Amino acid sequence: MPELPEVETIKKDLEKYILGKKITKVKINRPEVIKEPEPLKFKKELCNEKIKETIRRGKLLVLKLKENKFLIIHLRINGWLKYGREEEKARVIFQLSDGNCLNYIDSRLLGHLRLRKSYQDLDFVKRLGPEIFDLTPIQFKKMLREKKANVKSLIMDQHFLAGLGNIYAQEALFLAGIDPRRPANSLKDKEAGLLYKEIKNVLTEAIKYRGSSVDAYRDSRGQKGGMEKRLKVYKKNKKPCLRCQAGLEKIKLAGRGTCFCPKCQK
DNA sequence: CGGGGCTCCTGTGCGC
DNA sequence: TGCGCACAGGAGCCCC
Repeated sequence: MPELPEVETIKKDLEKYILGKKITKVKINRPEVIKEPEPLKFKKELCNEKIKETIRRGKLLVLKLKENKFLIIHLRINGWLKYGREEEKARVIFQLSDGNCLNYIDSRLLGHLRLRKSYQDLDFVKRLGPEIFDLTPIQFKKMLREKKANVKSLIMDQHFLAGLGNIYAQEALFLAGIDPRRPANSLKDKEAGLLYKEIKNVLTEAIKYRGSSVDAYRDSRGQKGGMEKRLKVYKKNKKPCLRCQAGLEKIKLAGRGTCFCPKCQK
């Protein structure tokens, strides 16, 4: 579910709601979402810790508790966090010193929670690519020239670029008018520059509209995002292209559904 | 290196 | 209405 804009929305909201508050108790309804340390230790080590900072890196959300204590949350496809009263369906519940709870909700149980001394030394984090906002167009163009994988799978590969997922990769390629199947190194300089710009544009717009609630995703108050209404190709197979009216097509790339306009994405 | 297929899970929506 | 299947915002793994 959550890609960079959704995680960024959660991060900024949590900054508002839970910063400076203390975790008073942890309830674990489904221990399998806790990847480290074991659930009992996880609980014990979190009690009485204050939330000092909220951090986003790619699609990863990190709550800093101490210089050497970080709660690392990967929401994967279906996870989200709800601040407020205790939720029955929550997999893990963090009770806070203000009387409210931070509920970790994840129907598919694919998300991961970790408590570690550092998050930068996590393998997944070490291997993450840069964020588009930290790249210059020149750098991005060079990265594309070095890869021959299809451009869509590449830009949603977290080792290559951190933050894009299956929604915004498709959207950015549509906006840039580029066929998702093109080998990355076949893009002309101008096309690569346009793609760079449109990735930034679509992520910025999605952050502004508080993310896309295509399915389960809600913000930390349980509200839907506003970006799903603005998506142009994602899950719009057979609908008319907003630019040229041709029928949008759906294909699979690296096992992931991919919608695009066969006429205006070249 | 690249891509396909499978896996971890549950939920939904579709066709018959 | 009920059933079975495909598919779903992520990402790791194995295999070719």
